[in-house]
Amino acid sequence: MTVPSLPTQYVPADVETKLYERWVAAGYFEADPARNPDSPAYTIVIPPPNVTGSLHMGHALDHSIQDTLVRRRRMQGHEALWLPGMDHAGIATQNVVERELAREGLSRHDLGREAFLERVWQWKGESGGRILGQMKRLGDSVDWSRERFTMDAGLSHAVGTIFKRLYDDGLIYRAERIINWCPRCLTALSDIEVEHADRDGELVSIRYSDEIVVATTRAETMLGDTGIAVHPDDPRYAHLVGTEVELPLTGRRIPVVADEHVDPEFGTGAVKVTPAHDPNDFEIGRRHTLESITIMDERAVITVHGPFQGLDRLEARPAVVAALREEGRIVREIRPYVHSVGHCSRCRTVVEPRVSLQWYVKVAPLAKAAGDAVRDGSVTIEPPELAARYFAWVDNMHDWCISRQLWWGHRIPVWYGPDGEQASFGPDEQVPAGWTQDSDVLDTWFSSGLWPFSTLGWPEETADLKRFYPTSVLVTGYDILFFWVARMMMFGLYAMDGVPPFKTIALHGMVRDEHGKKMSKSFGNVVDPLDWIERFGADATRFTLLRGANPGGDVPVAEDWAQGSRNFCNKLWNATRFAMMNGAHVNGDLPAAHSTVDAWILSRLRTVIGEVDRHLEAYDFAKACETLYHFAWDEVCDWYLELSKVPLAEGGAAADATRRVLGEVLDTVLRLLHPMIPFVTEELWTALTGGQTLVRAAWPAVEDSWTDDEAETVITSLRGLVTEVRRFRSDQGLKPGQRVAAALEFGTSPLARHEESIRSLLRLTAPDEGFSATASLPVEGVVVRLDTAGTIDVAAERARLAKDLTLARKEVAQTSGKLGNADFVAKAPEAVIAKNQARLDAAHADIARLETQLAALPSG
RNA sequence: GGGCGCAUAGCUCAGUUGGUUAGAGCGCUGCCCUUACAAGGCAGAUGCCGGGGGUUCGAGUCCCUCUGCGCCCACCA
Repeated sequence: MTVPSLPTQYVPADVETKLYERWVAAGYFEADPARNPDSPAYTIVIPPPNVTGSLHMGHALDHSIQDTLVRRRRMQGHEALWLPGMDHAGIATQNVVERELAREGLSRHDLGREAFLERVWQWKGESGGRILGQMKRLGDSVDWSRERFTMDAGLSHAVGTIFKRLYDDGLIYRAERIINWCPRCLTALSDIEVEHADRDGELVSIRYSDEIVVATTRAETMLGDTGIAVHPDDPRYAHLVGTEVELPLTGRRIPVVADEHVDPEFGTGAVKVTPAHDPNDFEIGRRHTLESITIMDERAVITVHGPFQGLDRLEARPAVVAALREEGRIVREIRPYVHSVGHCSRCRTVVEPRVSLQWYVKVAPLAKAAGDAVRDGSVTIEPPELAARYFAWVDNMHDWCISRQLWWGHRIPVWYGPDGEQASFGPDEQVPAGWTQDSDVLDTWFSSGLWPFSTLGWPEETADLKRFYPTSVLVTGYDILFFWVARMMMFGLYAMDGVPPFKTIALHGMVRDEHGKKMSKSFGNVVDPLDWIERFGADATRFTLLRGANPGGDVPVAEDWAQGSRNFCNKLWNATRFAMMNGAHVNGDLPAAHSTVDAWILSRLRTVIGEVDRHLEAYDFAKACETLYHFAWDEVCDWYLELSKVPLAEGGAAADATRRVLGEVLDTVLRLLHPMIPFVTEELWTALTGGQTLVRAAWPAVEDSWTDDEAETVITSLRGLVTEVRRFRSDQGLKPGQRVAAALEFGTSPLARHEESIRSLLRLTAPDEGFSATASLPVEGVVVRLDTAGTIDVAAERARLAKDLTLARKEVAQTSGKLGNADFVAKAPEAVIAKNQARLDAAHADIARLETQLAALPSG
């Protein structure tokens, strides 16, 4: 890129793909366990997106954060590995392929297990993993040579290995229990795969006998009732406990039992008990050895009692109510009732509790370790407030149902012998002839729970595993803290002898729309990151997300924000363009005796480097972005570049020094921004410095020698003066470009050395022969006399000065009152008192100045 | 039912251990194509910091309370 070829606008499409391909080809993102043995490793494993997924804003946020962390560490010389991959996503993927089959009029059963699985693999090869290509558009600096998939041979081996180990340790067992069942997906679900939502329903009161009335929202389940429960201490029913009543419609006789679970305050204090179709009732039934009658099949179609047989549960509900009404069993009216209903998190179908035989992980010991690792500080959660949620979960975890009645997934490595034997075999073990494998597969989260080490080669002691485990930080949304994070903690600690899978868990929020609303298809407020990448560039998309990523907070995004980020990239582009047009460079040492302006910007730069470091270490991406945004735009572009025009025009040594410092400042700013916005910074940096790549360039160090308080004071004062005079010009209707003759009286002010810059910034010309000051502005210790070549708006200026005067007087009154307060003086810290004293002095000075100015205004 | 959090400018959000003049982005008003950038420059306006009470010399910040939201957990027939 040569100077003349730099267009005036940054066009992301011209550089992004080109640069990404170059980075990958050069192997910049590839980690090597043998390289840099003395520098620390820095590892992040990507939360594996579903193979069915495509990039949405949530990924874009998650990845922008991880890329920022990894790219910075890489620049700091760490051996950085960001490992990519995908999850096979059991139910989700199987559903996709089944839908595809349905269009051909087929079901998976038509194909059979083996052919179906072949079909899924085929789908994966052709249509799956679209998201990987989209990650490249975002600029993710992942190590593609280490891409993994949860169904890879290696990862499947890890699944088999750990299953067998858990099985042998007695931490996996099979049991018949009541579980959440999705009648559409036809599989068991774990507790967290069920989402509860309030739904309008009806509470139906049914008279089971003259003395017992029960209420239910699921009337059809009464067909499976095998008991009635009352509280043991409830006097209303004490005499009935142990007796039997006839169950309406069925003619069956069912016992009345006493159970602590029943709340005597609720309803009539009597509960119908359906052990086969309600978790509470299941427990009650177990305690009182009640019969369990399953009344529905796996599709939730009624299988018992003639008249209702073949009806779907939702059809059976009103049918049962109608039949009961006919028998005169319905008490009074049916009440509308809002209650919480569980839905399958995959397909939204209402979940049906169902008794079945499933595999479980006994979580108590594993969850204990997972909690302790955070409690004892070996793993930290960012932001710390979210640790409470983590504890609430791991400390109260139920055993985890891991079997799914699906075909796509890791088949449970348990075999059954011809004589009813049961055994688990590891992946390298020989299964005896004639034994058949369990037909269920494992919950998708089982294999993703191994992700931080299965991807590195576990159980083999690979070089990668040694070098890159434990990982440094896990970055993910707080929404899958339970689904995924807790599981990785449990498995990591278990498999890796107590070494947790990551040192830090950095949680971020959800991406929301510009009004803070959740993005959803039905609401129509979903923003596609790829659309933004097309229109504003990957950098602008990333910057927008990072800028909104306050620790732990949700991230609202809107097109305006993205435009602002795009504009920022363009600003950097033009600042660099200006610098290059003026010969800025990075060669050689910084000039020893640089100007006050140069000293000021370097001093500020030093502070900014420190602040950016601090914010990034704290996972405060919003503040890191904000700091750089304002420094680059407000200070470098609006002031430093403008101020540098004077020495650059002057030429000679002054220009030489400025060219070098200008190069240094931009070089450093581009380095600092590179982790967040890699493309535009790379393009500009290589052009400006002639360097190879920013990807592996050094991260800026804080240069204490750059600190120069005096220069900062002088330039702050200069800015104050310029702003004040500009304000006057603006108020007086003087056009920005209009030259105005002025005489400057500096007295002893250090700003005297900057007269030329001041005149340049303010478009002030030297007083000529006919000079006649029409306004006099004393500001920052300098008196600026302006010849406005006409009358000024005295009334406007007087009003303005009067307003300022009022404010200053109010300030004096307030501050002196405060300082006159004995309590305040006695109790407030010295610094606060000194600050107030300074404010008082300043207010007094303002009053004097404003009075002088008012007096100096021409009358009329 | 339990737990957590939020309420600050038109919108979305910052605001360290209480310190007196509460900030940002976008939006808004006026002027300007000033030779890096109009995706720009300069100047400017805008807040009973949800209501009430308390602690304190001092409260957006701490305590209590009310109101209105949001989220998570839960075996609410």
